[in-house]
Amino acid sequence: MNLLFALVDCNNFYVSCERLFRPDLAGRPIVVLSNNDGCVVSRSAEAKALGVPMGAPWFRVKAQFERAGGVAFSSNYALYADISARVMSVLEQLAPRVEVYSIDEAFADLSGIQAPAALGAHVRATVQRWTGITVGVGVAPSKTLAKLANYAAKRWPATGGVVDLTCPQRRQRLLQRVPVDEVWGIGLRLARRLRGLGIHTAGQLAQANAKVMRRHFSVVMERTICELNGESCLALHQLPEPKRQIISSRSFGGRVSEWQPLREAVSQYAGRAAEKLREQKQYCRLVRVAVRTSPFAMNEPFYGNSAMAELPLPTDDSRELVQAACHCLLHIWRPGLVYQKAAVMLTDFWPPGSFQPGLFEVHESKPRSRALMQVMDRINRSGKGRVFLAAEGTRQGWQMKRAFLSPAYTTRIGDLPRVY
DNA sequence: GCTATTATAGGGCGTTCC
DNA sequence: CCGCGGAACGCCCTATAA
Repeated sequence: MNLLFALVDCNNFYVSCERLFRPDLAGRPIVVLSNNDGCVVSRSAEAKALGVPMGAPWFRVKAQFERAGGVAFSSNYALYADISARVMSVLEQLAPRVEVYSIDEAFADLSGIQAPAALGAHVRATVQRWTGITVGVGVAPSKTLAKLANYAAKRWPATGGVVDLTCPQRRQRLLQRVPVDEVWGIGLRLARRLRGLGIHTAGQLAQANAKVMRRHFSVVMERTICELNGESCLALHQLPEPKRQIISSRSFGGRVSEWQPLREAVSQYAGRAAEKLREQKQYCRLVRVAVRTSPFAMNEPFYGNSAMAELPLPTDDSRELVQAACHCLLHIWRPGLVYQKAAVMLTDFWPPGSFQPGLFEVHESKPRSRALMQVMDRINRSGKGRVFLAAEGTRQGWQMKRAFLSPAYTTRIGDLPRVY
């Protein structure tokens, strides 16, 4: 049976989520900013028309954007995650096998479906009606081509938001028109190198010799070329792979120089990473902490460093992980610098009960650790308040900026939208 | 004066083991 | 006992994506 994939992608997802609850903003340019209100990460069509680039630092575009009547929002992940879950649950009702690929995208396996384009249109209309979110649908015999079909569905409104590339002639026509950097897996650097070889379009890349290109680039490039020719190399993964790495990384709302606030921030990040680790039902043995000053401050020297600690036994206890993280920080903190960002990384994961300690090693895990962590997690999930380790401090002047945060309309009872 | 976060794959290279 | 060569692994870096 011939394989067939669909890629369903939400249009301007974060902006669309904000718009659901602000119909008064129809027609206005809207952007959503990254953490710390740093960069533009989602733009409405009006904001794109104003020429606001993706990833633009907010402080650079702010004045002009607001003069043009634009409205900015801070990232509201509680809202986006909830809307995303609703969209995905609609997809799972309409398609037999779905892979949630990111917060705003999903692949579906449509192999054996009689009228895939009609199903695509049905999915689009249903998601629109049930969630208010507009999606584009691309259908093709490989994931990379489905991505490309989705690009076409968004790029050309005449498609009605659904493009089916099952027909090889249609596929060829599209490939010739799409610049090579729009191909999934081809970023800035690879596109530059490809153009150096005279490859400017997706069609030209599809015609390159896969084996030769593997030698010049990598196995990823080889697969991309095969996929562009309709030969599926990337399977649908319905079940997410267990994570192999957990990172909690954040820029500070203000600059941090002193040991104490830096230690508190790193403690909070380690505590958050530990929570994520417990969600995954994993234990970890390696903790790495990284700090850096701003790479953009030309008048200060740049400093960036990281240190790693190995725990005697894999753990998921916040107290042990925070302690290990602070131990790392001690080795890399230098006085007299202005830090901009810190990160805590957990790696070397072990499923419960799988770790075999050395025969003569005697290491006790903390008593009642399990019960304590469960209580902490339960309280913090209840929405009634938050408990945390004192190591995080209570002043928290480094907390991230979110000046334009919208209410948690769908996840906090006090923030429910009111209709008068 | 303000420039995001999180995750993965793969390559290169040095070390260790056999 | 020594050296060679390949496998396996650790570590760091690059590239990519959303």
